[in-house]
Amino acid sequence: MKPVRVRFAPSPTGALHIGGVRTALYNYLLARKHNGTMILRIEDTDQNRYVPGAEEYIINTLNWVGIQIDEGVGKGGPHAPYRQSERKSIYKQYAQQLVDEGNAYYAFDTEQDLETMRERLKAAGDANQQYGSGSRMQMNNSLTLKKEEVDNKLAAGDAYVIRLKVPANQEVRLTDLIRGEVVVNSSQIDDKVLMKSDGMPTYHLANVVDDYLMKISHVIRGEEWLPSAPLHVLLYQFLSWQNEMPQFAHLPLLLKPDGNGKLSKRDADRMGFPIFPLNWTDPATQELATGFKESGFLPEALINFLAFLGWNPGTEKEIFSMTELVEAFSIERIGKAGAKFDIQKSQWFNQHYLRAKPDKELADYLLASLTSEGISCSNEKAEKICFALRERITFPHDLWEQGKIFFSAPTTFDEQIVSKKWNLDAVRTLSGFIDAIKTTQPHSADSIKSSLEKVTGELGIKTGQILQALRMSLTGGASGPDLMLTMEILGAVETVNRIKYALDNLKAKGS
RNA sequence: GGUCCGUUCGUCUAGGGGUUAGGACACCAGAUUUUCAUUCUGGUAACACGGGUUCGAUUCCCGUACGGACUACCA
Repeated sequence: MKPVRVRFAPSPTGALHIGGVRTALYNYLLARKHNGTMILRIEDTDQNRYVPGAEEYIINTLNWVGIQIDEGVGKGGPHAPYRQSERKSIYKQYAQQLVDEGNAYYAFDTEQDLETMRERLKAAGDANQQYGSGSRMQMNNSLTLKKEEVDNKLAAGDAYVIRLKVPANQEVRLTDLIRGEVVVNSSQIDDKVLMKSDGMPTYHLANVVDDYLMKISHVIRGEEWLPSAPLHVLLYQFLSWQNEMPQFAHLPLLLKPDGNGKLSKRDADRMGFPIFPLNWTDPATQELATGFKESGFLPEALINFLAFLGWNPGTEKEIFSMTELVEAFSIERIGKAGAKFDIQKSQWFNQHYLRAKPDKELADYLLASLTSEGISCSNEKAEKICFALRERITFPHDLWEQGKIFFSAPTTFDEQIVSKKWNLDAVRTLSGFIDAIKTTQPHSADSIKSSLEKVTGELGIKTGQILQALRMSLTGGASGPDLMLTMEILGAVETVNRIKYALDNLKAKGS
């Protein structure tokens, strides 16, 4: 068996889409699984769509999620360069070979010519209006022009493209590792442009040439490429590379969470979740799109989630580290149907991985938020807060949102709790509790609890009855981390102050 | 329109000629937590439709419907 060599080959036209990350992941998993090579190739053959910073973004993303590149852009390797714009002459040479052998031809048609052709075919009732065996002889190309005319045009520097001469009515078949055998009649394939008039190759040529030269063993890419795969097979045949042709695996698409269709940035914006792995500022509009990272997703959670969108190990285990994914991965277990992007499931993964972190690491997140809020806090206290909050969080920023109660006293109180729970019993208990706290030693959750129970015991009140009033007096709200622990973290003085404040300000309603 | 691909709970999916069609997320309920959350237990919920093949089809075959991708000198 050939060594496994796979490539992730994005084009630098903007931020990397989350679906692209999954494609990269599957490539990577296969490479690692078979001790193969993961290659990063940048497909920047469209100069008009080139976006500055996109390439760097791709590399940063791969780094962040933990997909290591063995060979390619940013890394180098035996098949350099790995940026297609730097390989122009290579493609040109193969395009020339195709022309010389009669499998491709020069075409000089203007956009207007193409337009006219399509209209003509449409009027004639042709099902598809393509530049191909049925129409190429009516066009302006080296098949219809005299040789010297062609030579003159070429010599004069007239704009031209090179098109593949697709044979008529021939069955082209390929075996897709995910979908099985796919057969297409060549008449359905048009004479695709191989070299553009700017001297750059199109995807089709560049991709086939590079995959061959870089000895790619498996082409794992999105399903949107399936319709053009037969064209690529044809190219391998014309170049006499059919024995070196990689195996194909066309991945099911990532679909929008509601309705149907490919997941797009629009959907993500509309439904309020990220679609890009990292923050991305569109250089043209300066518009910022928030990334998964900045939204608080952990890379291991994103990877685990993405891996399961279209693949599963066939067992009931769902939590997989990258190492475990490598171990379990196989192309055979990739599904055929598109997968809707389930943001809730992604959050569940995130919550899982976040909770698995030790308090100390959680505290780093909280400390970062505190610093940016200009609040100072000891590591010890931050860790305690994280301990109290750890079962309640999905994202790191929840630590700050739910933990801010430890740093600022409430000035308003939950209306519902006030009307339902702020009664005479509560006021009496809290009044007594203030004094009890002052003498409670040590100021720990356990002894605070005993003190509180002592007070309620003496008053003949059930502790549970006044707990919500107590919480509200401390935090203003109706829910939060363990109350006794909250008071321990707050400290005796702050606890007393807060209860006092509530007592003073809510007295009227209470009595 | 044409070509290709697809279709199991709301979602991600397992399964596969005879199963109580399994799991997870979400949702609901109960238990525990003298609050909330967590946790635990339980529950609702699916084989798109029509024909074959077969003793038997959700599973195999063919259609239909629906959905999607592609149909550029974009990738």
